[in-house]
Amino acid sequence: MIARVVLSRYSERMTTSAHSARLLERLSRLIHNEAHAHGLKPVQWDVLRYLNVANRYSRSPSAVTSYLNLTKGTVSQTLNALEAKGLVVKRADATDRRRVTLDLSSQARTALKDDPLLRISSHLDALQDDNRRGLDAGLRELLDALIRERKGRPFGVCHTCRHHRPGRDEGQGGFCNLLGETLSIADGDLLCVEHAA
Amino acid sequence: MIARVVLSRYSERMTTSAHSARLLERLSRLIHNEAHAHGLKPVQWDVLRYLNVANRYSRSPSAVTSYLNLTKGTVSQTLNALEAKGLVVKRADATDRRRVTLDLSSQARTALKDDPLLRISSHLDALQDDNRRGLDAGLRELLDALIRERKGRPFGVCHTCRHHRPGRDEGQGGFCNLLGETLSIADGDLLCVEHAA
DNA sequence: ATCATTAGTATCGAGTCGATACAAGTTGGT
DNA sequence: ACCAACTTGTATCGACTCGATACTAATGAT
Repeated sequence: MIARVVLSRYSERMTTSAHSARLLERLSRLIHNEAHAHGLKPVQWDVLRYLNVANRYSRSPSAVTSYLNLTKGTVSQTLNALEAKGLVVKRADATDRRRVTLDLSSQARTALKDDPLLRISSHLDALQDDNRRGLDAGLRELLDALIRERKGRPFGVCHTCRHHRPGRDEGQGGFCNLLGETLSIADGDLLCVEHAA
Repeated sequence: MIARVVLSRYSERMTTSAHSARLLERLSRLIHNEAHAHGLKPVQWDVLRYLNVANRYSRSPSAVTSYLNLTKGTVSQTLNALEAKGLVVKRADATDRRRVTLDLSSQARTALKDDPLLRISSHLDALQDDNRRGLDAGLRELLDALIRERKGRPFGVCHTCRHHRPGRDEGQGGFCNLLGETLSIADGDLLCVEHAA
């Protein structure tokens, strides 16, 4: 009875979910710390990674802003830093002159081969099979819930997109109804800002 | 065949583990962004949370340094900021005068009730049961692997510690062989720097 | 043509964070 | 008792983060 009372303060807080949150927090911190490699900052790595897997319509400052849930100002500054380091190239858009398209330089692609996040990937490979699957499913469900909550964009690939119409053959890319453009197979594997379930 | 060649560039990178890593990265970024509530910075929240669940032997700058995997300087600075905000109180140690013990103020405990990480916890509760369990197990296995890799301390609770000798009754706390001290039940639920499997 | 919206930039201030250098207390060997 | 090695923590620097605010310029809607 006394034990119950003394424990209550803790058991109240230590539900399973709070426990997972703690793991997530600590892991998050480790990932953040890891991301200082090559003289880059965590956000700079995040931007490089995003640009590396985003399709041509989605490599803009505003898309980066939305993906990383930052302010325009922060993204603008970060992009300037990356441009100064020669990792990102800005390109003006012909049709809409407010727009800027971002491209990775070859140096950036080289740097990404030493991406510190790959060290974490390698540990994921070593996980027990069921744990790895559970982790993936849990992460996805959690992330989706959080993104929905703050009305962010999901940023998925074409296969799972409402606007996508698949090609006739296996060897074909498909078509995007929203943008009215034909897609190569490679395009279909890249992230898109306009993705909708 | 052509499809294979075109895809190879992507499938090379897009193994399941890289995919999970991507989820983890984005989630990590969301957690980081969330942690600007109450005019505090992400690290400051991390420190408050740690101090809130660390036992008396573990509430020192060096333990914080080890838990968050930061440098002494960063932690020192952060603690000064928290002290200036009236959230943390430093206390000199009588036996070892190099040591500083950290305590949370009542304001800090109040602030922790609005911990932005709780918003994420609540989403964890809403997860499907098997996904939640899988997430927890996967996170723990991954975190343990990473901590082992960088030779960090695990920071567990007494129940699972090599140095712990349980009390006779349910209502008793136990004893720590390492520190040579009796533990209350409450103590046994707090994180310890000296934890060893 | 006007006016709201959207894309992006510029600047500020408090804070992060690794690096380096340092002060002070403790411990172990002789 | 002494001294070197180690540990705990602080101080300072510089590049960068990041929200806030204010701004420019292009586009779009009525």
